[in-house]
Amino acid sequence: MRVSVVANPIGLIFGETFLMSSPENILRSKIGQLVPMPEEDWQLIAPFITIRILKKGELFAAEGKVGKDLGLILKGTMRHFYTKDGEEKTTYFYFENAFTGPYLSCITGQPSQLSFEALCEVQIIVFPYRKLAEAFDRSKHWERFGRLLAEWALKGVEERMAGLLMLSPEERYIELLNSNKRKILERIPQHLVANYLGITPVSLSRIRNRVMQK
Amino acid sequence: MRVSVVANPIGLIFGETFLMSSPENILRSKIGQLVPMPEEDWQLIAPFITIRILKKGELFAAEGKVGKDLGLILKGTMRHFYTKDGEEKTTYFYFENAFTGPYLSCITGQPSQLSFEALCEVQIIVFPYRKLAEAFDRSKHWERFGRLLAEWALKGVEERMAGLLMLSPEERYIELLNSNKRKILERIPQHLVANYLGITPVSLSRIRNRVMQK
DNA sequence: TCAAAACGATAACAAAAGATAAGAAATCAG
DNA sequence: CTGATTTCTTATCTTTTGTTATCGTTTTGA
Repeated sequence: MRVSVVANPIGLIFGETFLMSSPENILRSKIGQLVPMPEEDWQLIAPFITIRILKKGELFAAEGKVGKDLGLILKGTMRHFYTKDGEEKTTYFYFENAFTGPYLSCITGQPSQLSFEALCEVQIIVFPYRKLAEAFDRSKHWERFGRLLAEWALKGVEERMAGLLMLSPEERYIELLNSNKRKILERIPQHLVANYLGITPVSLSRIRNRVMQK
Repeated sequence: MRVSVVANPIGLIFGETFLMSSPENILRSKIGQLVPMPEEDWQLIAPFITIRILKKGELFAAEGKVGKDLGLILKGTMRHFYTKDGEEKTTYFYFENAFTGPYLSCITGQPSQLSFEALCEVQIIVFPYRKLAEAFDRSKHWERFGRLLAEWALKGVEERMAGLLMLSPEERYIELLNSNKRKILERIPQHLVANYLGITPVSLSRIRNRVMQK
């Protein structure tokens, strides 16, 4: 891995100079947050990393296809959605610095029930799951990364599900307001937020009204 | 591992003789379904396995405590529940042959928000998560088991959540009727099923009525 | 065995959510 | 700038759910 010291828009904040954050370094650093990753192991994935630019509305992965690639979002916002009775149901959003893609489909090898769509122009680091799976076999560090990633995802989904089972729609909205996911409310069209909360857009509008008056 | 050929209540079904299914073998075979586990690796956990009998109503793990043990149910049914406003909210059931226990708390090291309770007399194979975590460090097979376990759990929770977001309470009840989780309806008190579906017992009673008439 | 507790069905009412339609406000494309 | 589209609110009506309470029945435990 080449490491160069340059000024970049991020590095120059407050006049400091950082190690250059190339896409490769960003991904590596993100992964390094979970597990140490020696150079040799890193090279199992590094050669297969690419950068993709998605236009607004473009799909990163589509329903019915077996997942191939995962990604780390550098810039922009994405959503995933199910299709039911011809209607799209958005159940998750992805922001900068988040892993995204048809993880479950990659794991199971079954066609994805989810589609992944860019909500604006999105810049994303892409790597093939197949190579990750190979790395699981060849490197205990990658195997551990795989475990921690799954555990981390599990933790998130469990928390979300507890909210759906224990809280009313209004309570869920209030909790969203008070959470660090508040940015969902700021950047995302309301009918998608409604889907996320498991209610209709009209109902969300009413809830907002009720909550506002308190 | 000692393997003895004996007649046992399970082994004698249809007059055949199986390898004895000692608790240890049952656990090993269950784990072997996910990942091959050589004897040497197996011995990282085997010495720490115990059997526990839980009386009806007894807790296997309690809210507020950091998770220590996980288990595999040999016989009986368990539930896990949150406590909210002094009310218990049951959100999952465990049957024979299922892993159970405060998995998330074990992973995170945070106090569990969940309690695990025996719904009848329960026979359960218990092993300390601490030893499993040590095995992660020492054995790639165990590390892989950890990954697959987390992925498997993730898959289950994701499917459940999709149902909560996409289906109405009535649809969820009908889906439960038509699923292989139907046994939930047969063995479990109705107010707990209602919790599981994210509705009140009264509402479930009405839904049953509506659905019955169709 | 017997009293207490748990469980389930049902009724009545209030509160909330879904469906639909109409219209205001913001955004976007040409 | 303007017309079209998207987004959000509001209103009405219907359906569903929540809440509370009552009443048998079953289960439990002493």
